[in-house]
Amino acid sequence: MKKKIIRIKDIAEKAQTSKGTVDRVLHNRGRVADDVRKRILEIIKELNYEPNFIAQSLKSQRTFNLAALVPDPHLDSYWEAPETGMEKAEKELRQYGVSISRYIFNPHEEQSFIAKAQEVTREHPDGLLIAPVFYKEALPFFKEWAALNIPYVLFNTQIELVNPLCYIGQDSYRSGCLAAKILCFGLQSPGSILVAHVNEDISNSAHLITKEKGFRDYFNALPEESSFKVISKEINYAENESIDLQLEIILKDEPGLKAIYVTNSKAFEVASYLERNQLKHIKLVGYDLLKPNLNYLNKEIINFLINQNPLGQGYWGIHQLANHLVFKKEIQPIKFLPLDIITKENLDYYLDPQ
Amino acid sequence: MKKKIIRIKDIAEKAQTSKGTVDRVLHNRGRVADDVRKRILEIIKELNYEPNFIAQSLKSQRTFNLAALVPDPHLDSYWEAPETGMEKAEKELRQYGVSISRYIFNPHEEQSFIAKAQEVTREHPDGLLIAPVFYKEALPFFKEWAALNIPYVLFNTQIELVNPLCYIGQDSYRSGCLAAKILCFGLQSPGSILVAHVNEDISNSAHLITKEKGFRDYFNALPEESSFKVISKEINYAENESIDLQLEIILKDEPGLKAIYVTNSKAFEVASYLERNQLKHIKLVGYDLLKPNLNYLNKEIINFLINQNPLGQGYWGIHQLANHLVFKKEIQPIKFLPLDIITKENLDYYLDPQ
DNA sequence: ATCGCGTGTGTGCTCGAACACTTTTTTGAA
DNA sequence: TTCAAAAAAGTGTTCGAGCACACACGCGAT
Repeated sequence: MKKKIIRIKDIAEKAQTSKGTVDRVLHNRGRVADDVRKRILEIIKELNYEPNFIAQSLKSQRTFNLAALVPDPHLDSYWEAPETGMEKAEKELRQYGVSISRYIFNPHEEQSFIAKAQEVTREHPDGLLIAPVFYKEALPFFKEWAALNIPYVLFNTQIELVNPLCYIGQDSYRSGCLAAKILCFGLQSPGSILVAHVNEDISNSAHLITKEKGFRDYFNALPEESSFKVISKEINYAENESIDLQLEIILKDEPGLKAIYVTNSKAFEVASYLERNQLKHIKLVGYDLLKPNLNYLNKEIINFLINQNPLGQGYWGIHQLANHLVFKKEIQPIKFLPLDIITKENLDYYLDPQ
Repeated sequence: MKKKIIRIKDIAEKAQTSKGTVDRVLHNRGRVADDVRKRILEIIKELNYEPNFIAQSLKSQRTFNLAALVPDPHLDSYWEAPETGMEKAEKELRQYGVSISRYIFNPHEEQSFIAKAQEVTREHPDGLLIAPVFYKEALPFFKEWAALNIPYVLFNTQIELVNPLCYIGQDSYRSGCLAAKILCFGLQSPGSILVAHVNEDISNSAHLITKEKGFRDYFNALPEESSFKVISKEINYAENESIDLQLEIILKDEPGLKAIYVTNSKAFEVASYLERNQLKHIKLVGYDLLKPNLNYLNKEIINFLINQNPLGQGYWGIHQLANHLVFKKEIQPIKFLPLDIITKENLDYYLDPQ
């Protein structure tokens, strides 16, 4: 029982015409008599013809220039992982003529983002992968790119109302719920819990707010008797300052503090404080498998990390563009990545790109 | 800056010879003068030639008949997921001439396995994916298949000393450690913990023992003060019996029981008992996203499930065979899948094949 | 009738690798 | 020196789709 591949030539023979004509029908190039077109279409359906993708891509030799508009990994090491993922995807897709040009901006300077975004527009790539960390500044560009018919995939930060080909990242709300669930499971008796937004401009990053909402809602939904007190604070500090002072104030206000939830990848800053002050009883949950985070995870000062899979975000971002452009597949507008729970024990399996 | 594709013809020109000769060098077909061979090999290295995989597969048109020797999903629904994964892989790889023949056996009858395994040998597939649930019965076949040069990939159950192309599944020891870590995090004060092997022939499934070892080692490594008592029991029952009686006995012996770790996918049986007897304070951790397990996970009677990713095992098993046969990639002999920790909150993302 | 032109239709080359086939060169024995 | 066999090198066809081009009509204007 072998599956025979149906070729254009087979269709042509069955329709008593030539492959050129079938080809014109397949590509709507016109110049085909109506009755012949109909006959051919019927036969295509009947034989369930699917173009041989391999032959197609051999012939076409089309190249796809993708652009990646991402923050500089040297300035925030979080962005190393998406780069690795993109490289992996690029390697796999080079065969199909896919190449990626990087447009690296400074994640702390809006102007840098704008300059690079303009550059992208000028180069007119076939597709674009973008981490829109500057919400307001990015908005006008989406309109431009839509007008230029450049499909763009967002990752890391979800933005409503722009019309991307696809968003790739986590469901922030659920992410908050999950963090709450974990802490709740590990907390014996009532007490207070801190939601810490470390070094991040809250006003321009809605997803942190969403995480907090998920976190709070989880506790609110608990039965009365197990009432925890959830407080939240923004903790910002300059390059050479330390986080200590602010945490000390919080601890003075809340001596019964039992757990801290850090909403971004900066849990190691808090962990460092806890370690130096021997506060082993305070549970700590944060995000992302950065080196300093892993260090404290192994020491069990950070109890759990939630993996936002930044590598996967880069990888899938490029792949979604390729799926659209090269393989012409339907793309789901949202691709939520799993909320991986990481501990010292299962860490290894999440570190390597599979 | 476009990356030029290097063709055989390019090499031939640079070496002042013809593509036929280069081809013979590439495929070690001999009949090439030594000095020419050397020159060509150097140029290949220098230009960093990589065969155009697309053209290759267009030309070869080779078909690969893979065999899958797996238990009947109708008799144990755990095996539905690998089937789904295999189907997904099959779809992706059909383009490259890969097809899969199924050899389904009854996971409760050794004879059924043997019969199907013999059938596989007779059909002489190009590659084989096998879930070797019958350890002893499978052994002689591995020798046969090795002699016939049929590469085989094991999944689900790791077997030492047979020489598979690759094993795909979890690190059972780590898996046990992880379960211990989770329970430990959720347990406030010392107490006793049950390791339950439900309805499984321990003597023929070493991986359950390994899980238990990992679990016990974790608790043994804890500082003295937090001493937990770990006990383990095999719980077997026939079709129409219930698990209740045996659990009652255990609870009578261990009134301070705080948690149960079920080493296979049968946690729902224990959960049912806990629910009916209102034992909400006993923590429960088990394996696998089966329907009945998910039901209790959502009710939070099962606190956490560890996902063995049976879908991924089927998917990657087929892919590893294809990587070897079709894409001629190097295969790592062990592919450990991540130990995913699943709760009610992050469940959704693990249910669909990505 | 002849040319121009639009509309259908068919042919043949291309992509890069694989391999069968032919041609050229080398070798060694008579 | 000659010639057949072996060795080495080169040529051409194939895979399936895509596309440029050539060709064959019919019809109206000159």
